[in-house]
Amino acid sequence: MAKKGNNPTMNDVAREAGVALGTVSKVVNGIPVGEEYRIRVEKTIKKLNYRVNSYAQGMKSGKTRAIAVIMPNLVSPYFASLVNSLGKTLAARKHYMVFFGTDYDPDQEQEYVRLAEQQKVDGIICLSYNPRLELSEDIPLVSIDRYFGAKIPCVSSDNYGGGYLAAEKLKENGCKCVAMLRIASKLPHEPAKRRDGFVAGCEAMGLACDQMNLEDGAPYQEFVDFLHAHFHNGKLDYDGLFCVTDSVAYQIRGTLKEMGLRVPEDVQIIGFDGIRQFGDMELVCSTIVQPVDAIAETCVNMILNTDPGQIPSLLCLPVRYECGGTTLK
Amino acid sequence: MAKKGNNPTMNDVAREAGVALGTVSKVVNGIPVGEEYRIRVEKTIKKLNYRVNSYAQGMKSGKTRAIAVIMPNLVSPYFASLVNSLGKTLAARKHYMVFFGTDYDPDQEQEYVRLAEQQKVDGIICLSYNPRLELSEDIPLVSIDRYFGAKIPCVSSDNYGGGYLAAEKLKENGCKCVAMLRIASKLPHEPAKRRDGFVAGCEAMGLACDQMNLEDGAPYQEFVDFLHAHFHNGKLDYDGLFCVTDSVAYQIRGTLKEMGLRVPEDVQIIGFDGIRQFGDMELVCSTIVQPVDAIAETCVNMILNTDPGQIPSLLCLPVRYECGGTTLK
DNA sequence: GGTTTTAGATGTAACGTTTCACGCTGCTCG
DNA sequence: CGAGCAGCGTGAAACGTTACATCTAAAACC
Repeated sequence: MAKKGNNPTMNDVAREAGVALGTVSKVVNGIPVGEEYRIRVEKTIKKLNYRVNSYAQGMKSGKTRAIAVIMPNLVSPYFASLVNSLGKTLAARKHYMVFFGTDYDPDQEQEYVRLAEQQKVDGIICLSYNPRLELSEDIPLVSIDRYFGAKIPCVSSDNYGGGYLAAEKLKENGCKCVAMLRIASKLPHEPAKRRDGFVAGCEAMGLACDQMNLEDGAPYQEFVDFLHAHFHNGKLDYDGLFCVTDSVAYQIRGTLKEMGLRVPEDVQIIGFDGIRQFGDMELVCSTIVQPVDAIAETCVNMILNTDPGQIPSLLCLPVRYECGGTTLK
Repeated sequence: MAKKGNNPTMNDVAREAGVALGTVSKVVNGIPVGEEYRIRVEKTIKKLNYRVNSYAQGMKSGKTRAIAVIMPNLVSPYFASLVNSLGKTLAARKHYMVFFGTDYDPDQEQEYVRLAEQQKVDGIICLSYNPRLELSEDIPLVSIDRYFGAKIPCVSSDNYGGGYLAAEKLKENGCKCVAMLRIASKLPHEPAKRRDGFVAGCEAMGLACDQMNLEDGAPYQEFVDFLHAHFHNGKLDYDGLFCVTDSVAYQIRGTLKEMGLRVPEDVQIIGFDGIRQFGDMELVCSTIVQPVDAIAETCVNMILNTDPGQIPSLLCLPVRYECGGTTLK
């Protein structure tokens, strides 16, 4: 009898059941085997409370069912819901997730990519802020929201389309003069296209459009200063604002209120992301909703489908507009 | 030369460097080895781009550096920040996290515990809603917020103390008649003690105290009904409310506003958790803040310190009060 | 009935590490 | 000056699995 803490092995099962090692392996892996053998082995497995050692499996096959997910943190609602969806999708495909939080630190991102490769995961899904991430070629990797070149597939929302849609919605709601408040990054990341789409949309709609680009890392106060600079006689130059994220939109709404402006009567706001209060309640603001579930599913599909057919280098998924948080008329 | 996709092994390194297998192993694991040997091996490792196969390591040592984290989801801010902290703490201790989301499904929780055990993780940290979770004894497990009996250590906030503190704060702010709004669970989970602490606190303060216990799964509307039942001539029977979570507090505030009551002038509210807008902005409401980082660190310590000394069966960490979201006078 | 075929059980050889008993070298001490 | 010892590199064994070549016995065929 196996000692306590000393788990039984396939060999123990084979001996106990009086069959060969290979037979047990077949039963465990669902490979057809004679009825009486199968039953005998299954009984023995239950009796000994045997469980396969997936590390031995992994070592043999070179495949583990692990996928690494590398993300800045889980505190930002967008990241959290992304990781949440990834977890569900992976579980549905009988894989599991190894999670790494990077806190936006490029070195940590690099380290975790290395670590993931070392852990011999079957794939990596990563949202990185490191522009020169070094990647080994032998593990499939999908990037979210960051385009690293044609070799690495990137999945993202249709940020351009989202920006365009925001312009349309502001126009529809009667705005005459709008501005976009965004946070500029040095990286060529996909969300930067929200601006291009918005500008193009405004142009197409004949909507006067201004921009405020906050440097990445600059204090929020600069947005406040910008708004004050365009605030004369109790009136803001803009009657509509498109904020690069719901988080910015939320803060801007607070600032506008402090300035004595009413939202949405005086200024209308559209955000981007589709963040909900407590993750499952109402939207924080009217917003362009990112298709988080679809992004997750697409990433997982691209990682798991080893089908070496055409893998797109950039794949944008459609966003949708949703009204909430009474930030639009 | 190793073929593409065919990773070099320790043996390849040993052969190439002209040293013994064991020597390479020592270098890789930082075990002291002659200077010249070390340098030679390190050079060869770089040259061949060798990386240890952690599955082979895991198989030999029986230890992997993986800890499973089992949690309902990542969408609820409390869970998300808990997992976020766990990830950081584990990384600092050179471990990594395998994450499983259960969606509160007892069967999934059970399945994931099994899966985690099978994956041969070094430990499990779990916040479970399954009252009769079956656990193998040979993997250390720490439960958060759920007491499963003396055999399984449970880490939690000092929920009783938090309830008591909430009563104190309401009293301090001049409340005369308060109520607690909570969601009752069939499970003997730690957060249930928030009520006991609150009741005891109210008693000690000489504060009239009422309760509304929503059955787990019952619609939020019942809270609304309760409030309306205690609403006469535009006045609520209570001038202070303690809500079992910030999420409930947030909703209650909305309901009170709809009823034409002002928060905090007419009714003051305290929540529980310490949730912040977008994870890093202001508090959603005045609240009893759970020490998430400390909980995470404690869990990790208990899992990793194999020190078989006295392991507490229940460990409560101090909460603190913090004012925010203008829900108190 | 003898031979061929075949299904299916068997057992061995990896997989890439860690561990450990072993043996070699060179130093210390009496 | 020689026995003993410490330090350190060596290489074989073992970890638990999968895959494959081998073998057995029963079924199929003429």
